[in-house]
Amino acid sequence: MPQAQFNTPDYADPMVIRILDAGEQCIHRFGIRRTSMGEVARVGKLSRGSIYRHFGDKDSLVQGIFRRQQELFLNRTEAALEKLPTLVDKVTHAVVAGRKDTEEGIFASLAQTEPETVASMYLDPKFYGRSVAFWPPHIREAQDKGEISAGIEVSAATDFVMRLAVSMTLFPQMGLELRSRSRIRSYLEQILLSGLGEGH
Amino acid sequence: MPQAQFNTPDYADPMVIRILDAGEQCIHRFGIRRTSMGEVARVGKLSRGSIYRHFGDKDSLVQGIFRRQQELFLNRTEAALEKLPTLVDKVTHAVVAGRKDTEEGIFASLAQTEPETVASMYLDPKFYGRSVAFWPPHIREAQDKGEISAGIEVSAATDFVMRLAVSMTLFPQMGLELRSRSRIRSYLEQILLSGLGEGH
DNA sequence: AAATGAACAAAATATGATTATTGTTTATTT
DNA sequence: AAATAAACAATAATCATATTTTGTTCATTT
Repeated sequence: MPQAQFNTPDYADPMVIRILDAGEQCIHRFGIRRTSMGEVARVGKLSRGSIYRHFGDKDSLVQGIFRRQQELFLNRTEAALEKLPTLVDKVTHAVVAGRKDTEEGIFASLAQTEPETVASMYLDPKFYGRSVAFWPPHIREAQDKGEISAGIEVSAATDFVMRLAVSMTLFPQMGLELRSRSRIRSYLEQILLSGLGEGH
Repeated sequence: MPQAQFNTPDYADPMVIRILDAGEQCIHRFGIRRTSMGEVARVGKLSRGSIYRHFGDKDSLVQGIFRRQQELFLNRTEAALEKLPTLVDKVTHAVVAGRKDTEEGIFASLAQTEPETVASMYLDPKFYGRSVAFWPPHIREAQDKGEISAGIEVSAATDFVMRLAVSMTLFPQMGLELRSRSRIRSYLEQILLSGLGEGH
């Protein structure tokens, strides 16, 4: 008989929330390796069995924690982008917010104890799957408004925006020093709208 | 008394070559962790003391091996780029060659045994320092030929070219499937010369 | 119905003794 | 002069074993 598949945990379920909160707290404090299911249960004041009911194994739990983290990030970002007028402003925000997240969020504390794990995550293409699906509406909107060319395929534009955003988040410095929001914005304005060609 | 500083090994010195060749062979076969200085000495048919004379410690030896690897790559790339007419062709070549190197070179075999080490290297900004210094002449040449705008600062253009090259090497797929040389080239032609704006 | 707690074998991890490697030094050889 | 070989303490890897943790099951509780 086909039981629970564990593939899509319900982030609204109070039990799931309790588990993820506890797990997140543990990872934040001890890292993934030194976090046991028993410890998560203790911190969340629940039974180990409940965790295994909602997440098939430790790996799924860890994955669930990071997926929720990313989902919350994308939701926050989405909300912020709605208020921004141009694609340049949106990508600028994504970069600034992305950096803040990597520097202050759960990744930052994990990087202290398990830098190789974090590095592997950042280089895993799957890590960016959700973010890729995030951009097409914004690309189309920018095309409709005439900010960018209507002749470019949405998938190509998405790819480019993602590459810029990921690159600028992972590497604040790659020849140029791009620290402040204003510098990031003016850099993106040139690069995103005209590449290395003449401005319009 | 100030002795040898170990900071810049002479890649022309036959002894240095023997050490690096042996070390490279060992890393290729066993990975960094399972390579001992004694083994390198045995493979290179030389004494452990000689290795310590030329490289202060194991870490310096490993660094020396990767630095030479990168230097050879840059030399090969430089030679190939001289024959290419446009910046687009040059970046295309750099991406294709870079991928080949990461998929077939010493990094590929290392990734089998120590993926976290490789991941950490790829995310280390220092790893790209030499490559950054590589592009400015090509940028200026493209400006002189009128391929790209003369109004853009060389450092900004270098930064952009580096971001594209690194991103496309590390992530063959980031929304778009960019496998073949021709697809990479046409993508770069659009992105590099016009960004998301209209072509000229 | 879902959560709990206890029990369990299998797998992973910590522990401590043992062995190998590192990095230094020194005398000797090329 | 540089390379070698051997000796050495300090550090790190290894391995067998004790301990913990995992993932599963099931009777009991909420």
